[in-house]
Order: sequence, then C-alpha cells, then structure tokens
Amino acid sequence: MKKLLIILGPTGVGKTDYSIGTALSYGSPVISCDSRQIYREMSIGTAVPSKGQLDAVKHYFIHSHSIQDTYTAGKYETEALDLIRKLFSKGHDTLVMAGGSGFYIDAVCNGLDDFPEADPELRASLSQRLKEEGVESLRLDLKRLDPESYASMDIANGQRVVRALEVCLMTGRPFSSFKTSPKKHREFAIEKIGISRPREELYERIDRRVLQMVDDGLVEEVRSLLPYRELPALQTVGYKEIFAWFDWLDGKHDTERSADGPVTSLERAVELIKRNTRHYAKRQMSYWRRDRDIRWIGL
RNA sequence: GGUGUCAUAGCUCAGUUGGUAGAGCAAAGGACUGAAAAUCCUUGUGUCCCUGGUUCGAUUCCCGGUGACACCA
Repeated sequence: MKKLLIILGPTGVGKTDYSIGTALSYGSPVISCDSRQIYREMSIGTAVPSKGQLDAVKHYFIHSHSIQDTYTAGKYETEALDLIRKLFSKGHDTLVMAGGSGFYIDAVCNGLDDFPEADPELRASLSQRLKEEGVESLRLDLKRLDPESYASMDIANGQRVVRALEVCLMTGRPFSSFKTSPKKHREFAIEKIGISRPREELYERIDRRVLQMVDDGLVEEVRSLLPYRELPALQTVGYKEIFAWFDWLDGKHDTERSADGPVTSLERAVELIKRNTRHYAKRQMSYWRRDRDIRWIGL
C-alpha cells in the first residue's frame, strides 16, 4: 500500500533538515505543509528552506502561492491531495510530507466537511461588525440562526463566531448541519512522526533563529510588505511585531493595535517575536498532544 | 573598616498595625472544521535570605550572621 509519511513538530525543532534526509532515503520529494512558507513574498520571517536545501530535494508548496490570493486549509486539502495522487500514480510508494501547520495536516489526513468557502464581502462586513459592536451582537444572531453551534462552540472567539454566522447567512442552513462525516477515507496509509525536543532547548533554538532572521534582513523584508500588511498572510509572527515598530517610527503612538503596548524599538520587536514564536510552538504542541497516531521521536 | 538602606514568585516589585502573601511581566495548561504562525479560554508557581530571641503565633518586632547597594573613611 502506498504510504504518506508526515513529519511534524513545533517551529524551530529541526523539521527541515530531518525531512530532507528522510525524503532522500525514500527517493521522495518533500511536500511542505506550512501555511506561511507557501507564500512566495515571504522568506526570511517564515524560515523557508535555504537554496541549498531546496536544491537537494524537490519541494512542493514552498513559495508556490501569492499573499494576494488568500490561501486556506480547504484549498490545501484539495491541492495536496491532487499532488499526492499524481505522485503515487507516477510510481512513488512513500511520499514525505513535512510541516508545522496542524490544521492543514488534519485537512489532508481526515478531510474537512463540505462547508462553503468564505465570501470575502460577507466576511469583511461581519468582521467590521465584530470590531464595532463586539462579539455579543454577533453571538445573538448565531443563537437565533444556529442554537446548536451557539451551545457547543467557543462563543468568546469572535473569529469563530464570524465564521459560523457567515456560513449560516450564505447558505440559509445552520453551520452545525455541515458538521457531519467523522473522517474522510484516504486510499493510502498515513504515518505521522512527531519531532520533539526538550522545551528549554527548543526555546533557545527559537531565540537564536529570531536573531539570525534579523541579521539576514528581516526588517527589509517586512518593509517591502508594508502595503500588504492587512492581508491574512501578513498576520504572522515576525511580521506583525515589526509593522508595529514601523507604526511607532511613523509617530503612530496609539496602542490600539496591540495589547502589548507600543513597540518603541527594534529590540522590543525582537523580544516580542521571540515570545510570540514560543507561544506558537506551545500551541502547536498542545494541538498535537491529543493525536494518538503520532509517533514521537526526540532530537 | 564605619554608617545607612535593602533582602518576598523565574524577573521587577507591592504587602501583612504580628494570624504563613499578591500585582505586572515571563511562564504553564487547554480549545480548534476554509484567517490556523490566526483566533479564543483557564491557571499563581513561594523555606517571605539564615540562626536565635520575644510571642499562643514571626515573613512582619528584636539580637547576631550573610549578601547586595549607597555614602563616609
């Protein structure tokens, strides 16, 4: 049986090197599963593999899309599955997938239910309402249109309430009614390998990598993306903190944008990037902790 | 060497008129169905520097150490 070997782990743990080694031993390309490295306009802050690493093995889904075309887990499920099937049919027996985006990995392994994609205009107007009226107002609409979701979902999470409401309004059906099938069947075997390191060591690696990014020109990369800062792709650790610093330099000293207060120096931005990356790594680990199918190995 | 001030959470500090303590930051745990590096929820971790004394009871008051800082020599 054909097999998809998925290498996952928190940011900074060393997935890139490990996956290249594994891919070479199977004669497989690396199918990246990273919601940010997929964008071609971003490189330094997303820690994409180096030129040498990319030359060593064929990589898919690295720099393959533009930040201007909002990408989603649903699109990834479709495109990755197409690619996987194509590569299997061309003779590969084992394919290596590697990445840190847990939700994308789940989309490939288990599939997403048949929810409609977001309508940009509706989402924009609901997000606007969220900003102006707060969650409570949207929550009441949801309670009326979909009591089941209202009772079971995290109604403190504005982003989720917007999404649920959006589906109700678009389809005239409750959001919860789309949540049906447990898991989609995949015709290939799936094996998940999780890479872990002691927490302290992982955090040291993250701190070091952030400093390296700054040395490599992160600030310039972020400056070049300033016109796009409102795009979903730019809501990313390493970018949003430097945008906030630019705001300070521009004399925008309001703290409305961030709960962390004004970012008054590059040093402060770097501090926040380190912390937010640690938080991100922690969230990744908490996401995978309940997945009993992952075989963990320490590095 | 002398005098003074200070010593409380990982860090910066507050506080207890004597009844074993709490803020901020850092941190930890969790959720997750097309924004997922996003978004959201929960949690206080302590020989109150050490020894002895007073006291029913000392982190708090007193003696003596130790350490840090300041000033004077």
